[in-house]
Amino acid sequence: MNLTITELYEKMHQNMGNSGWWSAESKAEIIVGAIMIQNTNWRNADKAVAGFRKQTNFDPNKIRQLTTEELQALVRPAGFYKNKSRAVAAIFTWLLQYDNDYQQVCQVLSPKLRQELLKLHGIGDETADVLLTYIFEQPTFISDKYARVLFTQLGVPNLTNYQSLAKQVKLPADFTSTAAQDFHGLIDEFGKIYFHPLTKFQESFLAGDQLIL
DNA sequence: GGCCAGGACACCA
DNA sequence: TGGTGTCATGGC
Repeated sequence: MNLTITELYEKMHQNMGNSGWWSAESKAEIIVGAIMIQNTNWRNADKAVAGFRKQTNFDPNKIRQLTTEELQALVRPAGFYKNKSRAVAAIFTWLLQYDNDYQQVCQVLSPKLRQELLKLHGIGDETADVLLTYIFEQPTFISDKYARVLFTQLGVPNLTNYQSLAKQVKLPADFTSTAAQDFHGLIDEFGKIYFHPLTKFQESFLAGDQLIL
């Protein structure tokens, strides 16, 4: 069966319900989590997130006051602690220019918010899109590994890296940021269930479907 | 003990 | 612009 992006999302939602991502008490917690989760698993990332919670309660001012050594110690369980600690410092320092006001960031920088995020050390394509979707409420398709594997299974060729898919997918205009968040969550939940091993995809409710971009 | 998990970056051609 | 090596940790 041929599916549009909207139809794919609706089918996944019908079969899987709400993804429940990203449960967090504050946007600052999501920012920290988005950096900690880079190329690791949630078990490791969450140890670092828990450390930030305990030491700063995700208060941006307290995070900014951490020394480099303190920051690296908090990040360490998530791996790549030098790069990730730089990223945390970079983005919270950057936010200070906008008085920690996410709406002000959008008003001042939109529509070049994404390219400004990419200038921050440690913020690449995927994390920038995660932040756009979950922090700045600008619905964006996140072409992460699971999305590329899924879309490959759905017939989209040559998905070798992030941009190879990202440049092909534009979410429909009526996609809310809540839907974009849920879509991303569902894609990754789907991947965890059906891509280990990949052959299980043939047992899934999307087997035989083809995506029309 | 190797492999993997929701990447990013420097360096190179 | 696109490909490759490197960065770190912890669980299985």
